[in-house]
Amino acid sequence: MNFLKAEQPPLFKDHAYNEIKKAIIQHEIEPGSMLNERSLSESLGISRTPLKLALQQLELEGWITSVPRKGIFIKTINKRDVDDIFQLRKANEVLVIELLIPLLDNETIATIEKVDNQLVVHKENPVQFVYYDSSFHLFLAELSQNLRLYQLIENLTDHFNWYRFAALKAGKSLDEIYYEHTLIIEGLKARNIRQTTDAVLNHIDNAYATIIANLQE
Amino acid sequence: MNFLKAEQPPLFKDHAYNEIKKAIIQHEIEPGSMLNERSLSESLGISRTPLKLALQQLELEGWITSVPRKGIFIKTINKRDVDDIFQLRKANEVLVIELLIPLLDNETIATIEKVDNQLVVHKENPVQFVYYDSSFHLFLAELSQNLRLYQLIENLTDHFNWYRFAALKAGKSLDEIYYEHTLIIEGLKARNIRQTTDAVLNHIDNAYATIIANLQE
DNA sequence: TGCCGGTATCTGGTATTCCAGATACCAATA
DNA sequence: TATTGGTATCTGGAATACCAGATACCGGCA
Repeated sequence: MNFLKAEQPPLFKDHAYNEIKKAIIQHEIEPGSMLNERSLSESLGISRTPLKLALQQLELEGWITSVPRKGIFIKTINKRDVDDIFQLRKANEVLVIELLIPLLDNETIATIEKVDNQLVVHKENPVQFVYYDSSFHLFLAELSQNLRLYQLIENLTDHFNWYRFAALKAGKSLDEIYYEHTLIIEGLKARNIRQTTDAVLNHIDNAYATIIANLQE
Repeated sequence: MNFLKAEQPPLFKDHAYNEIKKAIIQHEIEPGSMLNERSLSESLGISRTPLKLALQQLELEGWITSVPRKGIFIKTINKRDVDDIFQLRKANEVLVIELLIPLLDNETIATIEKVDNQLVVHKENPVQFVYYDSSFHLFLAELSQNLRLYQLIENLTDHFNWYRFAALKAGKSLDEIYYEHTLIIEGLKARNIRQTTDAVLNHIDNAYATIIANLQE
């Protein structure tokens, strides 16, 4: 008898977490700038208690650094972190493919293509485009049936988008993402782990090159 | 002039986090049992505010589940989670080796062997033995120079130890860990990625088999 | 003019209070 | 006896109050 089950009211900490993270990723908050619990809680309309929980999660995930009695600082983007993230992303997206391919059926592949087609629709809006590109990768991760792997990929993707929006702000154009996705899907259709992982790694390497090129200017 | 810099006093939330996590891993708190913020804060001698921060970190890391207005529940151990953790661990320990080998010099290898020798000294004490086995893997992760990878391995290792202590409680003996480490070190000495990753994967697979065998009883 | 020290004020950390949802129990009733 | 409904009492969520460390500012003094 749970067709009437009431939805849990969203917790303030989750709302604050999502809002702040979005603002960081989209560079509405400058890297390196300082936040302040009291004014933040005011502008979000909540008290410091749930805000502290949100901030702690952001710190654990590597978005901010909290220095007791000094302040809360948005992390800066540097090559060391970008490298770390991309090394992890490559290894774990390869794991996604390895887990995924034995589970594939034709219907699932059709769904993957459908998710990918969202990209074309939004290619005129860079922000939307980036998010739909991410959802393609997240969907593959979800299909791997490993929840912790999914959460890891989600975190890595968020950071990746943060870097990418920095490049977008600098006026860089989007790369050949759509074509690269097509190569990945071809590999999946062939149920060929080697072919698919090569396509994924190439896709990630190209994105890395774009981000690093922008970083060094 | 920072040789006189005062150490930051440890934060209550970190202390609470460490204490509770240790109690969970060593099975002083039963999987599936319920915790209570008020009595926990009393027994730790702190207020609920820093405790909430500790509990949230534990939840994000997969140790507990917090249900609003119901309670806080220690996660149970099931095959699905064990599988997820081991899939991640294998992929990422392989990444550690790939990053590590190009950075190796003879002195570093000597240090690795020294860390591994701690194992023999403590082979009569299973709890100490498990922790020294972990420190071997964590040391390799640290040498990979990728901070996020290190943190990931640390989390996976903690969960691994949780599973392993469950087997220890059930009276299982420790496996051939020391010999398997020797094979890993041999691979490192040869600077051979394939040989070393094979040794690491074999090491992890053996541990997996032990844990799963115990789980199914 | 430049340095030194005290104080006002900023910061996050911690404790406490209040609130509402969930639940268990018990008494009243059919 | 079985069921229902109200209440006491659990739970965690959120707001507020208070504390101490860190800092910046400003006035006095060399």
